[in-house]
Amino acid sequence: MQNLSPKKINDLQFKVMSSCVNSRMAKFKAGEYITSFGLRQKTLGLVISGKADVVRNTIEGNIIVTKKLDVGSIFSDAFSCFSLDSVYVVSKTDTEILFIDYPQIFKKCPMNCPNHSLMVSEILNLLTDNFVTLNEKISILSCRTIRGRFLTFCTLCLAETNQNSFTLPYSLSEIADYLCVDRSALMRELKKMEEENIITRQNRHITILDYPDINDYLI
Amino acid sequence: MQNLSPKKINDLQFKVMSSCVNSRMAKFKAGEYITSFGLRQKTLGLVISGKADVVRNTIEGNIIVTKKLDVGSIFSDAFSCFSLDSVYVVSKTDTEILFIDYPQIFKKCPMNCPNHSLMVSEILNLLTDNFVTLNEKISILSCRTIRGRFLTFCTLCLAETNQNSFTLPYSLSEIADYLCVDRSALMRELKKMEEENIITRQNRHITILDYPDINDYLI
DNA sequence: AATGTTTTGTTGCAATTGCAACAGAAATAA
DNA sequence: TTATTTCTGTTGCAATTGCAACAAAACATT
Repeated sequence: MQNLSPKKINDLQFKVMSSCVNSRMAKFKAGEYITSFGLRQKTLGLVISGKADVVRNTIEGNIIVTKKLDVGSIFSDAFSCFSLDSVYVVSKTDTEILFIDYPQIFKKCPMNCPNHSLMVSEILNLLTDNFVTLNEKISILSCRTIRGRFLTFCTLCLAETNQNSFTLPYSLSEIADYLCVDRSALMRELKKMEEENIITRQNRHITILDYPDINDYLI
Repeated sequence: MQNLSPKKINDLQFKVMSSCVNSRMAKFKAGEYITSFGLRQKTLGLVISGKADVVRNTIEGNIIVTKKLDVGSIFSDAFSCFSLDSVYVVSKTDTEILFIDYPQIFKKCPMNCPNHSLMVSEILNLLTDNFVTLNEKISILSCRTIRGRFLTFCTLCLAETNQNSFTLPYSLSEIADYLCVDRSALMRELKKMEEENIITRQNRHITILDYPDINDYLI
């Protein structure tokens, strides 16, 4: 859920492109499938602008969103699509992707270029962010009830503010998808939680009134 | 689900301990909480021997198993326990853990020790394995039904054999935990799938008879 | 051999949830 | 503006699932 500023991204982009690793920019229109067909080896995609979803087909026939990509997000064949062939990336808006030849990155720089080690450490940070995102998703999906999933999602959003209220970053439909629950069932559960004075809601603005030990789940 | 041979692990362990990074061995008894209290910085734990579970408390009050650790598995504060403070590691048997000071690894080796780059590339492989494991878990949890989750789990197991049958690596109780479903509900669903001639089962040995397009989900 | 513990198997019941279908509101495009 | 698409909201119904509780089997320990 953490985004990088455009400035930081441009900076990183510059470092990558002016360093010794193999990389390539590519543009995709909204709705297009994003692939790294240009580079043969395992590549890592860095979102320079736009939005995209990492989606997968479940064995049940549903299409679910694993991860929502924003400026600064990374994704990779090697990291996401390895064990199951039913994972792919779809652009939601026009996007620019910087593909980076991944195995090369961590090797010793043959040219001793000044940006190499800086780039490496920043990409490592992106990788750990990626781990965090996956773990957030697992935290959500590990809950058996819609209520648990939604409130877990809320704690993740709240961790970035320091209040007890926040604005949902996506539409309720998209959030239902992300939580892997039926949208109408989510609506029903939201109403229920309002009735039980656990939350209040005006459109996408949510306030957490009370939930047992919810503070234990905030950082 | 991929394990490394003891030989490979001993080899990696040797490389780590004889190289320039900060590391330390620790032993834990069955049932103990595994922590890296010795090292201040972000550390990465490598299982040298024994078994352990990465578990987390959900907001609903359930305890669920995120990942099952075996010889060669890695885990890390930085990668697992970042955003939620309710994640911890418990040993199932007596275990030996090699803690490695993580941010140091990818820096230039000040001693130019011969093992450094080999160690780095092997640890990177472990990291990608870790990504794969997390993604497997997400694939499972993204299914809304017990049937979908179980069959997804089966495809992951089958990917290692080249047959249509395999033996469940854990007890049914543990598998129910891993799939985040109720054990009795899993038993019920297994019986149902047998009745529908989707699978057969003798104890922990499962044979997949037929499921629409299940081959699409195998590598 | 006796004991305790974990695993497996079963069932009734209540609660949650997905699904389908519809309709109005809001946003976007033409 | 009008038209079109997406988003929000609601409901009935059926199916799945979790929960609780129990008992037998398998396994481990003393």
